[in-house]
Amino acid sequence: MGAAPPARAQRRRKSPGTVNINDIAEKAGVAPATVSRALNGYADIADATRDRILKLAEEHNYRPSARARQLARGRVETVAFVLPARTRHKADPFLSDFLDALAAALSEHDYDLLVATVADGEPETEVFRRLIAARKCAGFVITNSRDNDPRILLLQDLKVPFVVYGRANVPEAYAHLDMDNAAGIAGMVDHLAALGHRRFAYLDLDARATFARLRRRGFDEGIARNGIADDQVVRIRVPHTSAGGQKAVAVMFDGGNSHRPTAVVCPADVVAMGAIQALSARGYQVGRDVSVTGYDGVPLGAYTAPPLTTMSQPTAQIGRRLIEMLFEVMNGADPAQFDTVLMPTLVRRSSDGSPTLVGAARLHG
Amino acid sequence: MGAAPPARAQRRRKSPGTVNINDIAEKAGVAPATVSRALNGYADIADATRDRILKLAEEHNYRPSARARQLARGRVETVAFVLPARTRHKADPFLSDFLDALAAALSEHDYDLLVATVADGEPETEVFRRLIAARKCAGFVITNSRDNDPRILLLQDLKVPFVVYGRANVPEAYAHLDMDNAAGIAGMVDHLAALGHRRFAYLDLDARATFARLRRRGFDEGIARNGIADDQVVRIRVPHTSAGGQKAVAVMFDGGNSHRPTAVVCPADVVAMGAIQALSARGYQVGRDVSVTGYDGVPLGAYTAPPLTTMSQPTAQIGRRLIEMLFEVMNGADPAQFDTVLMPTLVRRSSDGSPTLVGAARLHG
DNA sequence: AGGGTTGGCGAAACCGCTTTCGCCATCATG
DNA sequence: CATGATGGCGAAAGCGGTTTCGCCAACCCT
Repeated sequence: MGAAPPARAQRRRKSPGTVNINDIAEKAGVAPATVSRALNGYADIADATRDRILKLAEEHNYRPSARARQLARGRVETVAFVLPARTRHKADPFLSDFLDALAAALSEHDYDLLVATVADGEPETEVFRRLIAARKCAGFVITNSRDNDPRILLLQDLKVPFVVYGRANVPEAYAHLDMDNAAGIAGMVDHLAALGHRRFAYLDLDARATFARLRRRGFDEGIARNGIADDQVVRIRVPHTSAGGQKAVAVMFDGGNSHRPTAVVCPADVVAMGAIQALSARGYQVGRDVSVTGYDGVPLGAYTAPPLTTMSQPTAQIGRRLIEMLFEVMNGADPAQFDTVLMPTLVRRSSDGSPTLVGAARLHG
Repeated sequence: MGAAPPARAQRRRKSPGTVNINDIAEKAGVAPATVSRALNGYADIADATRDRILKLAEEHNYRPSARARQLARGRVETVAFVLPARTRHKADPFLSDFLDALAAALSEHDYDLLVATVADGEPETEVFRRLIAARKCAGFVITNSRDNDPRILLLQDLKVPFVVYGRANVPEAYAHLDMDNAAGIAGMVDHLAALGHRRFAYLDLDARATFARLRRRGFDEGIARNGIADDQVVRIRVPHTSAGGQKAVAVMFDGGNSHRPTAVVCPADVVAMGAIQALSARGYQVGRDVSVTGYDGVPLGAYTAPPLTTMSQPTAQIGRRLIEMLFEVMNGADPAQFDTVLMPTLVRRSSDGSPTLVGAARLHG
């Protein structure tokens, strides 16, 4: 007798309780391929068949397994965000909104957001390597970039799509988005000038930082385009701290300096908060006697006395735009063409106002 | 002639540039199955073979595709966290640390963290349904739970593993972890009493919130166990906002009320910050003339003037423990057995101190 | 030396889907 | 009424792994 074909590996793991495409196909009396096509909106399916399948899928609450589908399609519909290492133990209030925006934008494309961390002592790039090797994501969003950022270098080397929020000074161009620092501060000057201010102070920061230079430039532009006489503005360089703001106030308001500014423009909220504190301590009523503005939109600013008027980053918009860019890059666009700049928005609270008519009122003593 | 077997569907999509298990197998001169076993640490592989394979994998930076692996294993090594809808447009500083902790704990098990959002107008549970149906995750972490939380009800119904941070009052028991609100506030009262305080104020919150009731109870316990006379304590109900704290101060300190408290216990940092602001505005030196304490440990608290003494949640620990619990539940443990309570820790900054001997010094005017 | 073990590994069957081919009715056309 | 064109759908080959079986050679005994 012909030897029966050897009984090969037999019983295999079957499906547990979940329904799969075969179940649906069977119930619909069609082949799995048909179900797939129906669900994916292919044209060559009879309407009746499609409806029947759609109805069954609905009834059984069936959705194709993301894993299987992506495997079959050879795609990975996930984008990763690796929490910056320094974030740890340093709550970042922006992050929740930012992640929310990313996830929302991604889900419109039916993509998912994977959030990872770097383990203690592990090099940051290791996480990226792992995620890529295991094909866990198709691209990355990067924040807190620094010059010659190793993450950027790695991803460029591996040719993995990514976008970054901020700038980084690396040899090869990459897709990124940043706030328009200059325009932001200039806009603040416009705002103050519109309120009637003519005597300004600017608390400049360490010029080695790119953003500091840009903001300073914006201030100068604002002053110029509002026709403020240059002898009406004083620029003081201070450290990027609350104490910096206090010190500047001491310098400007303690001496017999008769030309006190009516508006103190600070390129950072912390600095502004220091200034407000120092001004209040000297009996000035901030927002009336003198205006103080910040930059960044830190949430804390809403709780100072008075609450700080500042320029804030439109977090949601940033996230959305980043994802748009990422998709273009993933679709083969040249990353170099993306260097979006977004305008920060004025958050007006109570630390600014029209200048008092003749000099600042002194309430001290 | 025997009809040649019909040439069926032929050329298929092949691998692009990435290496897969077959590549490694080929280079190692073994079957893919062997590579799989070697990589997964099975015992029945000759050491020589294993080493060879491991070395090749290393060289080619090969890692099994997470998608394929999970498909084959019938497992999903991902846990989802759906950002609470109300988070949107309301920066939550906890979240970054919390997510970091979750991701870190998960990665120790080689699991990933998926972060999703609920689209505008979409019912929150829809997101859960989608994630589950598409088999995108094996379990959930839930925060901001409320009574009869629909998410909890849904997951219980679908028998999907989950853990929740907080409480929710639903019919069936579920795994959760919460801070010991009562003990936390009571501990704060202990602290203040130890400093010498005998006249207290408590800014109670809306009693419909469970946590508010628990904190209130803790306050009462603290008062009782420290032998504070009940006529020495005033309880005011305020909204859960900064303004709430300010209002309470106005009520207590503006009238001719002679029995001013020396310690103002607030069950939330925001409220405390409002109180501090209002007190400062009235010329009191908070931390000396009157002590104000908060609860929550929001990072903002470190920047108020004076910095806020508060009770803080050990975020990292919470995340870690939640994941531990989740894994036990996913492994079949009865969720009902998990109701961990964690003690918050006192973060002493400068808004508290020994009470001034006779009443609060008035500096106003 | 022959038979029973055992260690190491390959074959093949999935996991749950997608997609290429091509078959088979139908239908319009000449 | 034969013929070519479609439309609708099924078969089968992957995607990249894992895992069950069972083969085979080397080893261990007696």
